[in-house]
Amino acid sequence: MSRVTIKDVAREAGVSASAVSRVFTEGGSASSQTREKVLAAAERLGYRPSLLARGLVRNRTNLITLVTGRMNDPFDALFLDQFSESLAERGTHLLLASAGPSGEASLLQALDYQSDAVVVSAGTMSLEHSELCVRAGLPIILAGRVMAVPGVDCVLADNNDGGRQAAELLRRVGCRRLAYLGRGGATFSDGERWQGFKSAAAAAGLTVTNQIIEGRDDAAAAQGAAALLSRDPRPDGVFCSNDSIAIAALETARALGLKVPDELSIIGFNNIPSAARRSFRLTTLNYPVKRVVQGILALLDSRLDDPRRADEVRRIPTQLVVRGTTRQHQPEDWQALEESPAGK
Amino acid sequence: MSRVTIKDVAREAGVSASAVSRVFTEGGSASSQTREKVLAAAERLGYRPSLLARGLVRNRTNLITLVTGRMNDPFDALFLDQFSESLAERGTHLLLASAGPSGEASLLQALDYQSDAVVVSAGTMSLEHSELCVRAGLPIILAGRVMAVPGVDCVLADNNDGGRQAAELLRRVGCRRLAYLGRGGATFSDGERWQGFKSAAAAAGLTVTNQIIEGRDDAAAAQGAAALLSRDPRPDGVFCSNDSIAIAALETARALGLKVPDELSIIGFNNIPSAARRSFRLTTLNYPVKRVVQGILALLDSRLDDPRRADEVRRIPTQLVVRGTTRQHQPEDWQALEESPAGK
DNA sequence: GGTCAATTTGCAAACGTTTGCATATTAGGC
DNA sequence: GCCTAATATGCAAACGTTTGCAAATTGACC
Repeated sequence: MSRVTIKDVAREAGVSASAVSRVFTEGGSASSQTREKVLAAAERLGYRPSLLARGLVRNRTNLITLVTGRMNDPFDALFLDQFSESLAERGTHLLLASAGPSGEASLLQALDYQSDAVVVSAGTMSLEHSELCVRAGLPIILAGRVMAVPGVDCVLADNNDGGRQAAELLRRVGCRRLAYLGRGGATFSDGERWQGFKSAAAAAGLTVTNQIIEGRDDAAAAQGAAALLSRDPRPDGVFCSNDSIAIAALETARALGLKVPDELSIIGFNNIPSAARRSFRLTTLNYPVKRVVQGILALLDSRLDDPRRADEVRRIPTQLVVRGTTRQHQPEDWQALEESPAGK
Repeated sequence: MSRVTIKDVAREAGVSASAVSRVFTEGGSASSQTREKVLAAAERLGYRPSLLARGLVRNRTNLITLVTGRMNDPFDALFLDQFSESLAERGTHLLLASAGPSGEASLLQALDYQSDAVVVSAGTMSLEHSELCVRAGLPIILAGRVMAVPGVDCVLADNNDGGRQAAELLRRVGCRRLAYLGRGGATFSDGERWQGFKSAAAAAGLTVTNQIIEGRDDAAAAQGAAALLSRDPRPDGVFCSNDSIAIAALETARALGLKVPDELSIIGFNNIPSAARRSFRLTTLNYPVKRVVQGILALLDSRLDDPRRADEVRRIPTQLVVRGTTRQHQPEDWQALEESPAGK
């Protein structure tokens, strides 16, 4: 009925509570004899140390709070999956704080449970709250965005270079009128991708326009795509803010009777699983989730090790994955991945 | 630097620690005067009660552990999203325990943190561990599966009826050779759907076969679909274990040059967002996530209220959503949803 | 103003751990 | 077998709360 505590084990094993504690903690010194007795007693009683009590006295809970958005994009699920698995491997646990309507609250809740760190992947985080966390000595890591507040580290895609790669590929396959289909900088990454794409296109002497999607669902994306494709002159190469949008664009193009990739090339971003589907075979930029997660964990460790170290921004490079939505025009040794598995 | 505690607030407000505590707990009695002083002091100092300490002394943490699988299906993300949001609304927090390679461990970790309850949506859970939880007085709720162990509640789709609805629709639109495409009972739901489908088909005097997919990824599903569609005689109506499989089947059928729905009707299960895509327009059974989550929370509350109440299995009915992968043959008043939003 | 009940308050003991310190044990080297 | 150093052990005080109990304050009513 009631929880079996360290004292129960101590009594059962005929030792003191401290002895039991030391057996159950990493560097604890205990003779092999007591260790044996204690472990046997614990086994017999089914003892498991209370992480609450432990967290209270050490100042370490082994909890990490993830503040995430509404998971509207498949990529979010990929990230969550990888993140939780990596945490499990190192024995850390994941406290999920969806930054929903009551978004602001979630960061604070991380404080209440004495999380060891907060990873914020949602778009929303007030400066005020982040400062509260930093002041409390709680490490913050931003995923997918940089924010110039002291004590905050960031991990995100090399969006500029991704945009450049996209523009470059479109140029190589003969597109001349480029367009970007995104949410008008509504997201940090969105803005960067557009910038990188635009600069590279301009540098190559190509025309480039920006079509802004109003709204965040599929229908909105399709509508934006339709607006873009009915322009005159019509673009012949479009780079989309992410794969979901790219797929919507692809579907819209087909519905309009446009041949992809002959009349229109499309490039996405993220390389979500659906992008590889037979029906789409979307050319896209692979954003390696695993490396993102590794980056986050590395920053985390180094921050816990030395809380006052300099802030760091880590950029994860993306790789072009050429599939069926871009023309197959590339001569010689244009290097790119084909069909790399999404997770790698 | 160091955490601001209840004592700091007490000193600042000129009252005892108990007074502060009572101000910050639900039914605490405190004069409006002290309440005011305490709140002011807390505000000034930036005090937030430690949920660890609180959890330790009450036996309630406001944490719920969700043991989930690898999130390989989009439906999992939908569920997680809805679940975390609903929890947030009621002020409960979500501890995520991915049942990965070290799957077994995750249930126990829920115990270690003194979760108030465990919701298991992963396929894997040993009887042994579940008994451990029940013995510890930790409520367990199974999502998507029933298991006859005392003290465990279950919420899942009315799979039998879903299978029946699918068979019924296929019959109505004139299909005669039915098939089920699933994972051969690898999942509890999978087994039930097949049973419901088979019985209904048999009752209607239709032939029905079961094609088993070996493996859990998209490629495996496509391969299974290919095997099914190359049978002789070829089925003209197939009900799939879930939407992901159904989409794979649809793509395979198209690749084989089959006209859908003219030569082949396809029905999925879950009504994931992609099912509504232009490229697929999949007829499917809507599985209302929101109601699932509500069911779980209801069972949870009643269990916390009375730990010894009788176990309950709650079935969530599914609704047919007719789109483009079934023939449009239905006469008169065949009632069904068209294009209902996935979440509802 | 006095009496009684209702409300508010503080004290101290829990909750289940870890850990510094002092003491007891062991092992090692002659 | 003795001395020293290393290692094991137990005691008690933390960690930040809540809560039963008793004392103190308040308010209502006559």
